[in-house]
Amino acid sequence: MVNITLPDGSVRSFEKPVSGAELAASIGPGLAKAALAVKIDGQMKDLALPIAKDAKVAIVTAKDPDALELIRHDAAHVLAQAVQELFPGTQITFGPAIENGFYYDFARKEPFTPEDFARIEQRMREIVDRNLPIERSIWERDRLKAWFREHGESFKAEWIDELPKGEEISVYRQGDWLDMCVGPHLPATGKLPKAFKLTKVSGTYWRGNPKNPVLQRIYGTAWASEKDLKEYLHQIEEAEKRDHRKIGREMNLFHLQEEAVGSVFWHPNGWTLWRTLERYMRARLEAAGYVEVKTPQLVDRKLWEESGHWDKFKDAMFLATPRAETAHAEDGERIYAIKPMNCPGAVQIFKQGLKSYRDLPLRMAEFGSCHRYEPSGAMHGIMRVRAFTQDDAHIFCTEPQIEAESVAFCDLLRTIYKDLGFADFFVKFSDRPAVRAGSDAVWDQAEGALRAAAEAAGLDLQLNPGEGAFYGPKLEFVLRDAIGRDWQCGTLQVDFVLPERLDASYIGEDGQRHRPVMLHRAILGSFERFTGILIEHFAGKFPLWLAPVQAVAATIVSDADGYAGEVEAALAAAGLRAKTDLRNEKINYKIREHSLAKVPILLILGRKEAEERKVTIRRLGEERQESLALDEAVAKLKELAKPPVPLA
RNA sequence: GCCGCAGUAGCUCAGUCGGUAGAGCACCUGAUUUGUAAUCAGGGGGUCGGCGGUUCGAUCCCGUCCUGCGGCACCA
Repeated sequence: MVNITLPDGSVRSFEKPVSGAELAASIGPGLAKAALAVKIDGQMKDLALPIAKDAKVAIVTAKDPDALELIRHDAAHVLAQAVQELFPGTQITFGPAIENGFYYDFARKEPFTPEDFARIEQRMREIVDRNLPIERSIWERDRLKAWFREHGESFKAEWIDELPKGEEISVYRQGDWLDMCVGPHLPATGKLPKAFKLTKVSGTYWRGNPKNPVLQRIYGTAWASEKDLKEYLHQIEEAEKRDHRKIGREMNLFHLQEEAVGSVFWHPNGWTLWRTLERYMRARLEAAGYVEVKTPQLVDRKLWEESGHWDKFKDAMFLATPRAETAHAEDGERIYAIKPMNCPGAVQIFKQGLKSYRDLPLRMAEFGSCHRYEPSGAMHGIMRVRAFTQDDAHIFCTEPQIEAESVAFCDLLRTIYKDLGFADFFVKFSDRPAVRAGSDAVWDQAEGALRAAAEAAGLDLQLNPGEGAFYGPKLEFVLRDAIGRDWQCGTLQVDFVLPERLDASYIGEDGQRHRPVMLHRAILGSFERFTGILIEHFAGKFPLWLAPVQAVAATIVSDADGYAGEVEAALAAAGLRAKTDLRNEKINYKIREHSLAKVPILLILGRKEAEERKVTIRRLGEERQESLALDEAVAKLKELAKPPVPLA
C-alpha cells in the first residue's frame, strides 16, 4: 500500500508502486497531459519513476516555476542532439541549465557562427515535433565508457573516470541520441515548449581550466511560453539601453581610446558626477570619524616585496624605471612599481612616530588611485579598467575593537547605499583561500572575529568558501540594481598578516609594543566601476543632487535671452549646476534635445516669463509643467537638489 | 591571456562580385523669433583601424598587429 499526499492535503492510496504519470492520470486527463515531472518530498524526479513509499507528491507542470530548470536542461539536450545531427563529428561534453537559459559545450574544430543558429533552432523544433520519448536507464560503467569510445565521445568517456566509484550512472536516451546525465528530464521531447532561442557562442575550457582543450559553448534562453520568451528578450533590450558605454557617450560623461587602454578620459559632465560622489563620500567618512590621506603612486619594489604583493601579484603590477642612459647613480638597481593597492602605503603613514593604544582605532581613508595590469579580455567600459580609484580605508585597531568597528562600518555602508539609491544588498563571507599568507592559527582567529562581527551587525551571511584575500577573510557586499542585476561593491577584510610583515606596532596600556589589526574596507569599490553602476542603475536619469547638469534655462524667443542669463546666475548662486540654451531653435527642438540628454530640470523662458519674472518648470519625464516666480523656483529647486548630507 | 565576431564621417549604419565611397543625425553658414520631444535651405567633413603581401589597380582578397564586442579564465 502506497499513500500519496497531494499538495491540497488529500491522500490517494495505491496497491502497488505508482509512477508520477499514473498518479497524474488518476487525477485527470488534463493534468496527465500537462505533467512534466513530479516533486517527491520536494525533490524533482522523472515522471516515470515508480513511487514505492508513502510520500508528499506534487505534479510539476509548465506553470510551476521549478519546471523552468527542467525545460532548460532539456533544451540543452535537444540542442546537443540537433548539433550532432547537423554537424557529424562534433563531440558532446556538458550542458546545464543556467539562469534564464542553458548552454552546451561542444568539441568541434570548425567554429560555430551565429549564422548556424537558425538552422540549429529549426532542427531543435523538429526534434520537439518528433516527440521522442525520453527514457532513463542505468548503465554499467565500462559498457558506457566503451559506448562513448565507439561513438568518438572521448570527453564523455574521460569524464566517467572522474565520477565517484560505485555511483550509479544514469543515461537519458531520446530517439537514437543519448547523454550521461543525473536528470531529471521531461517524459518526451514533445513536452519541451518551443519558446527557446540560441543567443551566443563563445569559447570555454574543458572543465574550466586554461590548460585544457578549448570547447565551443552555445548559449540559449528557454521559457515555458512564447510570452515569457518575448518578455525576457525585451528585458535584454532594456538592459542594452542602459549600457553605461552608450549613455556615457550620449551624456558626454567620458570616453576611452586605444592609446590609454583601461584608463578613462573623464569629460566635464562625467567629472562633475565623480566629484559630487567624492564630496559626498568625504562628508560621510568625516562624520564617521575617518581621517583622509594620500599615498605615493611610485613605490620602490622593495616595499612590495616586504608586503608580499611582489611575490603573489607582480604579474599584475606596472613597473616604472628611469631610462638607463639618464638614471642617476643612486637609482642604479632600483625598480619602482606603480601601486596596485593602497594598504602598504597606509601602513607607512601609521608607522610614522610612535602610536599609542589611545590612537586606536585609527580610521585612515584614501581615495587611492591604483593601477593593475588586468588581462586584456577582462576590460569592460569603465567597469573593469587598469587605472582606478578605490574608496579605500584601513582601520588600525586592537583585536577587541574589531567587532565594534565592523558594526560601525556596516552601518555606514547601509547609509551610503541607501543614499545612492540602492535599498537592496546581501553579504558574502569568504574564508581562507588555498594560497595564503599567515598561519592557520591566525586564520582561525581572523575568521572567527569577522564572523562574530557580522553577526553583531545583524547581517545574513552567504558562505563563499576559499574566496578570501591572501592575507585575510572578507565580507563582500553585493548590490542589486534597478533591473535585478548583482554588483559586488563593498568589502570588509580582517588582516593580521600585513601589520606583521610591515612591522606596524603601537604602545599598549602596559607600555609594551603590540601589533594592531588592520581592517581593509571599501564601500563603492572603485569610483570608475561605481559610476558605471550608477549610470546603469538610473539609466542616466540621476537623482537631482547627482546630475552633472541639473537645469537648463531654454528660451523661446531671443527677447528672453537676457532674462535667461539672470535665471542661470540665480540658480548658480543657489549652488545649482545650470546652463542656458539661447540657440536659435524652436522650443520643441530644445526640449527634445535636453530630454534625450537626461537633464532633470528644464526652465522654459518665453516673452511672458521674462515680463513677469517667472519660470516654467518642466521636469524630465513629465509633461506637466509649473509656472513659478523666479525666487520661488530657485528656492524650490535648491530644496529638491539637496544632497543626503551637506557636501564637504 | 583563450575562443568567436567586428572595425567605413563625431554618432548610427548602408555600399563596393577589386576601378580610391554614401544616407540620416551631428557640425558650419544663411533664412526663420518660434509656447512644450526634430523649421527650412545650402555647405564642409573620410589615407574605409595600422603595417605588409597579391594585383595594372586593394576599403574590398591574403597575412600580421592593434582596438572593440560577447563569453571563458582572471578580479590582491
